[in-house]
Amino acid sequence: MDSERGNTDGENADRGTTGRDSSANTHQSLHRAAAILRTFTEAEPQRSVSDIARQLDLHKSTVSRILAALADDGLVWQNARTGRYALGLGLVELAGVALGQIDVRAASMPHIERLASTLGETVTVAVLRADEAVTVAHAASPHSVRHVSWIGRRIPLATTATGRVFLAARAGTRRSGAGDGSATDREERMARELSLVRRRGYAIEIDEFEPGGAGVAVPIHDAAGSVVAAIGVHGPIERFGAEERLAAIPMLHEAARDIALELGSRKEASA
Amino acid sequence: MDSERGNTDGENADRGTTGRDSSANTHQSLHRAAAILRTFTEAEPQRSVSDIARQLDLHKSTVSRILAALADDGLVWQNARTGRYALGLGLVELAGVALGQIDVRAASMPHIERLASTLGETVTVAVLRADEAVTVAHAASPHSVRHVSWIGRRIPLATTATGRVFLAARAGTRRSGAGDGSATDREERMARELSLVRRRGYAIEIDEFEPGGAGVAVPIHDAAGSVVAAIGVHGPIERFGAEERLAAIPMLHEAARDIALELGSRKEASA
DNA sequence: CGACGTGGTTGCACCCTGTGCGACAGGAGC
DNA sequence: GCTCCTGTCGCACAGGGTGCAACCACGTCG
Repeated sequence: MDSERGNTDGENADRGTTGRDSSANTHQSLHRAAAILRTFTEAEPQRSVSDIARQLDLHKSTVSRILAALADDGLVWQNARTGRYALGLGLVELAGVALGQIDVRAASMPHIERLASTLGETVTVAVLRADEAVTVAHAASPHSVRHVSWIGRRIPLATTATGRVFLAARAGTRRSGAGDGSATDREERMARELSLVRRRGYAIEIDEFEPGGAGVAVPIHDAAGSVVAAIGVHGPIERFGAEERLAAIPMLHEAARDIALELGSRKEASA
Repeated sequence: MDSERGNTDGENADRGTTGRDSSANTHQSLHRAAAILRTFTEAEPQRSVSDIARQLDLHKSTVSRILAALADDGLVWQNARTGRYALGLGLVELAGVALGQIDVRAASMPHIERLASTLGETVTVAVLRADEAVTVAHAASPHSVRHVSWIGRRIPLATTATGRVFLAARAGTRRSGAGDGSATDREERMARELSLVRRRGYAIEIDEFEPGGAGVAVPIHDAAGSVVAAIGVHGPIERFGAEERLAAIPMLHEAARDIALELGSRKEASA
């Protein structure tokens, strides 16, 4: 019951990762708290202590105490009736400050609202973070009843138009064609797709990320020319078909250019 | 720029314990991490390690290490050029899940957007949390250029229409008139004001919270009749005067009633 | 009813982990 | 050169976090 029992974190065998795994074995309680917070998802927004403990392979008491501490700080709250926990409004407050930092968000707001009402579909702006994108602004169309997007939603890179905009940019900076010839068919197809995205300046997604959904996205550049965000339109295939998608592209490009100009002009402060 | 009273609750002279939290000596690192996160504000969204250390009366190295751990989890990120830290997108993701829990938010969205375009002013929905309210949904008017509100913004209770809606409801449940006669003039005036709010069903704010700003707010009730949220309209005094405010009230009431009905009908799931 | 299942919390002892201290590297200003 | 910032890192100590198990509350079933 020595260390092998203690940090049964399971997958911390990756200490070969470059450099910054420095905090692998430090601040264990903090990382556990963050992991606990991350177990709350849209699909399961209220979770029980035991459940989390099982998922993370931690002891019940550990999870209970960490959650109690987080509740003290308002980051989670406990349903008095069921004893289960949920994420708290303290996180919303902090996220408000975090979003205030994303200046592309403020610059985009008027444009995406105009686009949403013109196109009648949901328009979103996302930025890159590690190996996913995060929605930082969105405008729902009036007649799209259910909102399938929300601020803070995580967007996979490979299967979405928005994500591929980022992948294309990343591949572009990495001299994409430097392959060693061992690319699989899937990789090769993706590489060609990304090359196409780069040439045409937009990416399309049809029935991939969400069943029955389609979308188009274009990059937003900063003053230096690198892709800092992506703006996209999404809707159900039957309503947002090939014709509508093609019609949306020039409008997206125009909005992206306007946003970029606005970003360039307010280039200050955020050192 | 505002009084910002909630910031860090003042200075904690005694080191070690962070003062107000009940769990004094448990999970010190977690509470310190939360306190560090809370030092980031709209007014100062990027902060240096030394600065935070001074404010919280912690050692530089302690703050540095905690921030490094938080950065590993994506809750903060470090500006590589300046070395300063800012809140990260991980918080936005978590807040997205937290907001999904607030069902009054989803129920309000279509109504507040309609109201915002009809009234031409910003409409917000807020819920109560400890001794402040938090904005959980907002719709900006098309021609209100600068957005003075944002999701996650903290709203003081005493000096805003929205806040007084909550205070009135709280006082109502507490048998407000049970005073011992020692009320000051200020308290008495506030009590009368709240009583008025309760009778009329709305609260008004003029040039209090924000200079030159005015607003009206009404409560949103749940199935049990308790006030779960408030919906309000805000605008500059010269554009949103007495006439406009009075005209807005019935529309707010109607929206609040519709939202309440929707809440009642979707009463399930969140066991 | 009483024994069992579930769930969350708490006392206790151990020892790992977080911390204070100081030193270090890198800039900025003079 | 110097001084005064900044943020990070090594080290040693002890304080805080953890595992374990007992405990309490609640439902359910025999």
